Amino acid sequence: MGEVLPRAERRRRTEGRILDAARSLFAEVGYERATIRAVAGAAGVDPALVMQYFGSKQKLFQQAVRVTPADGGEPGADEVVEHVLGTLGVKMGELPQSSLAMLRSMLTHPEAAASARRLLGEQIDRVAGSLSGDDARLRASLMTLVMLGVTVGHQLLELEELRGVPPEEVARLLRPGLRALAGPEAP
Amino acid sequence: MGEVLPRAERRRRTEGRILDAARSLFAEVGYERATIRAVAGAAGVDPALVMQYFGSKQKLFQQAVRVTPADGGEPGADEVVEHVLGTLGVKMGELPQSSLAMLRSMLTHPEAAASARRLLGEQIDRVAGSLSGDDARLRASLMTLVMLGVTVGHQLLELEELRGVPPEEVARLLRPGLRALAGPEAP
DNA sequence: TCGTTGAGTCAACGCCTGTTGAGCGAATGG
DNA sequence: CCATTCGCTCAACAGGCGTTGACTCAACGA
Repeated sequence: MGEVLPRAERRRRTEGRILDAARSLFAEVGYERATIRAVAGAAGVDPALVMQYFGSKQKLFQQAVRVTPADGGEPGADEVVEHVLGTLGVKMGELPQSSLAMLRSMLTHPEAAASARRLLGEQIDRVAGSLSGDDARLRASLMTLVMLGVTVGHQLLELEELRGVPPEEVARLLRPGLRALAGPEAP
Repeated sequence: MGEVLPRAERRRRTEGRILDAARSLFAEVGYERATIRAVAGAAGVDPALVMQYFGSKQKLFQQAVRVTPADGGEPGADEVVEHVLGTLGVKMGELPQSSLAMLRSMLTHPEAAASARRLLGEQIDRVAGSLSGDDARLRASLMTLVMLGVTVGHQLLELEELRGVPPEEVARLLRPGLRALAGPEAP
């Protein structure tokens, strides 16, 4: 039953299991409460191995929340709104564990905060690029923060008011407000 | 110089100093990183005294984030929007330390999460009460979460994009979107 | 086949945490 | 004035944490 694997492959898989366990735990309970021992336990491995592979808890966290920049689309005038709706979590079940891990710790762990600022900054840049006006950047920030608030309430706080609400409905309700923030450029 | 105070008064003041120190630290670094030793140090007091007065770190936190329910206004049809704008932090420098302490830890500390859910729930109830339609509660939730997102971005993450922006401007930009969420009842 | 590599474990370290109990000394009240 | 209360400190405990070094043993390469 248990197949015998070559060393390299075995290593890869174990490292992957540790990383998955780390992502789950960081996403569920945040940086401080996710202990290396718990991560190791969830991955079926000795705590010392986690250290040997990743060097420190800090570096493990960095690896766990490292996110593929993905995206890169240059959205038109006001598909920005759709872009914003799609990006930060209104496709609501779909946020990757790595993002949740980062968001969960962003208020209490300095490095997670830095990551969050960087990620939100990039998102703001993208949105602001499709807006015009001298307060474009401010409006882009608010659009992004609107999505952040909804995401936090839904995914992290798990407010019962949002449980089971179809993403399209939330998107439908949010759209007019986001359009208003996007500005008067579209006819 | 140092005036000699009666025992009761001395006790009251020390307790107050501890509570203030606790609020500051909880607000700055969150529940886990705010150690009893650090709180005691900031209050100029022995750690054991904190325990003696408050029983446990948990109870100290409860006291520190206990918020006077205040408010209670029954706003009319669409002053709801103004109410929402005023309540959760667009009077942006003005959020009390106790609220910041709760918000800072709400994603990582179970009890802070519970407090946050309760507080947001009450806010949602108030807002939903002034709305109509069968999705009133959902719309009220989104209005509240919009404000939460902006507050988190501004007060907790301290995004540079919002630094020094006058509250009225944020309110002005947010208003149309919130109005849209409040619904079509006002002419 | 045999020495070497490297995946994985074990037991321990030092540190910091929340929490406790004994004690000191000044304000209190009869 | 004396016994008592009580604000406050000191020193220590037990437990959990990140981290480390020595070790085991199966896969590897020549």
